Amino acid sequence: MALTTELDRVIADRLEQHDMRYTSGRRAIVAALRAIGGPVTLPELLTFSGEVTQSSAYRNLALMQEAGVVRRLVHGADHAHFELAEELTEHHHHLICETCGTVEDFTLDDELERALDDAFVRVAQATGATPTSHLIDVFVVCSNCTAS
Amino acid sequence: MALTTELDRVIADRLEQHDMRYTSGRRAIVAALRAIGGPVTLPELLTFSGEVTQSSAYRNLALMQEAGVVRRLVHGADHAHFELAEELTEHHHHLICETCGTVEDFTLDDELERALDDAFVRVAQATGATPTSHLIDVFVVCSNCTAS
DNA sequence: TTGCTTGCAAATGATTTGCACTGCT
DNA sequence: AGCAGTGCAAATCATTTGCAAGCAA
Repeated sequence: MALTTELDRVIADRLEQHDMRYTSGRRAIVAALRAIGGPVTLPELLTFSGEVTQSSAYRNLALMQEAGVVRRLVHGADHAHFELAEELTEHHHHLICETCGTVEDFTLDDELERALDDAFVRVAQATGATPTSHLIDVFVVCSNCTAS
Repeated sequence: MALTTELDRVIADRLEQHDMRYTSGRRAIVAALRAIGGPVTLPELLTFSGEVTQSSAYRNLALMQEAGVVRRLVHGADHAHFELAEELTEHHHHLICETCGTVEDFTLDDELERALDDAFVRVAQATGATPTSHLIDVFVVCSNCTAS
């Protein structure tokens, strides 16, 4: 199967570095994550991509997370959400509806983001820890749920 | 049983508003959360407070969360973490060790926190949503885990 | 007594895993 | 051939829930 896009190439590389093949099942998952464009639950992913099996989806998402291709988000809701790793897309944060559990992306302007990073490094180092990444969740009641 | 501290009084009030009693089991949970001072998993809580039963602990933590007394934190780790609600303590964020799952609190200075709040309100309203709260997680490798 | 609480044991449900099979390489 | 990947069904395990008994107002 041909590598169609630049993103596919990058992903194929990362997987190779972890001795993983970029199989059609994995392509299907990536394609779905890309098409949907935001964090998705596993059931949503399966619905979108009929060809994918539940256990393989879980397995491949876990492996691809290990390879830095996928990110798993856990909130209070029943299902975890999955999205493409930030390095493959763009650093962003999440708007989470407390009522329906839907997750949307948003970004902060660079200046604020830099100020945060500085603060995080300072805080982490004060405890002797090394910061690796951060996550900002803003909880909301979305327009859908406000209505009802 | 007498109300010993100001915090107990506030908690008793909140529970009453939700038609809940501030029973000894609930006191034990609150006492443990207070004594430990940071986010705790349920097994940790049970170990600390031998008198508490698993199912009652889960039930009471859920109810107290509903009443705004407890906050539940969910990360990738096996167990959720529980802590006293921010309104009873202080607005803060979390430093999470990617390796061992330990969670520690930290705070940001007011100016930065205000800038963030403004940004969040702006972002949320752009989608028609109403922001209610936010959560900042900084992932680290803690000094313990760096060592090993 | 009425109804919130509790403890125990059983149920739930998302996620993981064992195993035999398929298909790259 | 050799080994990663897949699908199915069964196992896990944190968390939830049903139910009968306890206790406060």
